[in-house]
Amino acid sequence: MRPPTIRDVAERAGVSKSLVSLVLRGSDQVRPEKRDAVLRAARELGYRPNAAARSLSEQRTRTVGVLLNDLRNPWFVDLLDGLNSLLHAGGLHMLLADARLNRRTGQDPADPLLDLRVDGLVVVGTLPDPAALGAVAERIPVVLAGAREPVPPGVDQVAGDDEQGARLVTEHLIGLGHRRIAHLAGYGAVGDLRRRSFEATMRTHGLADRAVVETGDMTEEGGYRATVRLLSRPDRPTAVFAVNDITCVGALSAAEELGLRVPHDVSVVGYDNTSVSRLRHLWLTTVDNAGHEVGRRAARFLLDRFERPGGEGRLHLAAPTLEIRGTTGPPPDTAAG
Amino acid sequence: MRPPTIRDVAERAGVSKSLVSLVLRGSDQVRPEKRDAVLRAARELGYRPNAAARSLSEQRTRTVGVLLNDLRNPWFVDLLDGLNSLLHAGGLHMLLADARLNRRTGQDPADPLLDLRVDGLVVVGTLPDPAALGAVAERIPVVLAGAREPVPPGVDQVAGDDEQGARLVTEHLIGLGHRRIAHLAGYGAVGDLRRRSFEATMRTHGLADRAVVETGDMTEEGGYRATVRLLSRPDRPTAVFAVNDITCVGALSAAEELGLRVPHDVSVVGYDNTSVSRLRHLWLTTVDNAGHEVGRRAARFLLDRFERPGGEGRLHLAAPTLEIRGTTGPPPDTAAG
DNA sequence: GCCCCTCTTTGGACCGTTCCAGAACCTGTC
DNA sequence: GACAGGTTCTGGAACGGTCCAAAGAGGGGC
Repeated sequence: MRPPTIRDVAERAGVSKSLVSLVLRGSDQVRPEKRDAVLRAARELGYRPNAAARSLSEQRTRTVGVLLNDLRNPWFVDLLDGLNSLLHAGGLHMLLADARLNRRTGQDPADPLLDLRVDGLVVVGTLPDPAALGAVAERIPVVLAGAREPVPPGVDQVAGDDEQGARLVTEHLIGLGHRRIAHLAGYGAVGDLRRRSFEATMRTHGLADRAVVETGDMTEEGGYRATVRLLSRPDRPTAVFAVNDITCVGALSAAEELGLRVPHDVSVVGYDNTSVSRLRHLWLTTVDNAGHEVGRRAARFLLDRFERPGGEGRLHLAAPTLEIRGTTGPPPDTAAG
Repeated sequence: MRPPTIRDVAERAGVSKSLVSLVLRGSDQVRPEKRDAVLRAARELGYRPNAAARSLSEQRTRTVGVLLNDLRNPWFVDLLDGLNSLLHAGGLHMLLADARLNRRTGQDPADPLLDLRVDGLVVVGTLPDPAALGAVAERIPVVLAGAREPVPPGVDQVAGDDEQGARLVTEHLIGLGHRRIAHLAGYGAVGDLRRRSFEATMRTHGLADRAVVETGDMTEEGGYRATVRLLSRPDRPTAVFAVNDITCVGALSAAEELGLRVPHDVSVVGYDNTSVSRLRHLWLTTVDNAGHEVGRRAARFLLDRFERPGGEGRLHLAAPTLEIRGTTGPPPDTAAG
């Protein structure tokens, strides 16, 4: 009652196991009648190739590991989708591991993936342990997707272009007539890029002295508190650009509680185009990070490296787009200038 | 430069490969000095066991497949967390596959998992193809988690107790003084259970004739439209119980647009305790499905079946809890009675 | 010194594939 | 009808582990 093997198929088709192997791998050096006999026998027996045996023999698993930072992060789903579409076309499987789920065990979250001998690794989001990753990158291709961090040599990197995204937002607000604009900044490489680009864009438009930056913790609560502070100032800003959607939701709450209407009295903008931003109840103007393209590009980098291993680590930045929804509009007349 | 094998370790430690195997599997039939030598050699060489080779030999992979319906569904993360905690303790790995991602390829979404010869399968959410699942269940343990559906024989089932959850909500509203209560129903087994339990509870409290049911499509837009209809009725309900959080958000939008304050003029309740419900901006009263316990119980069922295969399919219902937040309160005085 | 018994250690078969060298079978040519 | 050259097929050796029967080592009793 054990699952049929290649030998069972061979016996049933009256050929050698080697021929069965040839047929199943699509060789054209096989006479059609034998090919048909083999395929029929395989179908009749319900044969499925044993991936473990194949991996052992081929010395590769046709599987790439995807190390996620936290399944709760919503923005990575599009990324996975893009990643999967290309990998699947290349005959590769995705093996997902959540670093957060395994964190409590203390071991390196990539270990299980490496034990399974994945052919490549995609790290989505912030790196777990850069040093460990460097060692991994010496053996198999590694791509960092959706984050901007210093990476070990030979590691490719794909992410949304945060500087461009922040510029799109800032210019959108300036274009609407806003002058005094606040930024709810975050932390980490991504937070820094968005903040710097905001500042640079304000400077370019001669508004350096009208820019305000409040640093938060990238949570709703942080966004709420920072916004309360901002909007209680005598020279309160007419627009708030939050480092991410969740912070922006906090900003929205704050504005509402202070009796300000959005976007009539104050405009707010988020970042990431998460499902939350699309709730009609919130309907945040935000930036779409082109997650799908980030995923596709990560897959492309990986497939490249399977064909030609080695070489410098590359960086690709996907162009984000502005999603203008209901939380941005012209500034109130009284605050103009 | 190939990764070291058990034989390399053996040579370095001056023992046979069999002894290395014994040591690495934790046998106590080994003299301590040899054990130390082996462990040292393994460490020095950076030896990692080859999962493919082990699987091939052991005839099992120590891996369970987790078939997700859609990674975008947020409620499954707790479930995975619970699942993982127990599986990990049992030395098992989780292999995630997203049915939606693979749907376009037309093949059964479980196929890649079966090719990899997973030892068990957890299907999270709605079944892809019940017939195919039956065939799978004859070979390996299968558990359906987080959904209520007719399953093939021998398949275990774990889910939140939707009847109890709906009862909690309905009695909460009745307890607050509401009498005319509407339910925004969904579809599928879960939608039916919640609706029926709502109706039954209303009946128990002698309010059968005050219950209103509107059927929606479990989307925000559907919740919005159904609520506009409901609240425009002359005898408009003072409370709305939505089949899930996202529908509830739609209901909230509708109430707001009609100029009704929540919970002052109308109470609304969701279901699933998603992250959206916890946004302070929305702060929905909702039902927590005990996802973590569902996951743990699914793992327990699986581990049971590894030890004692066969037997009837079992059903476990995890007790949900009511999360009372900001969208429920007593009905307005005018509408009382 | 020999036998028996227990505790350690070992060689080799096996798991289900792939891959390679070479066998077997054609077909056509001289 | 032998031979060359191509096409088609096959046996056996990997791949890196596990597991088992049996060998070796050491100790105790007679």
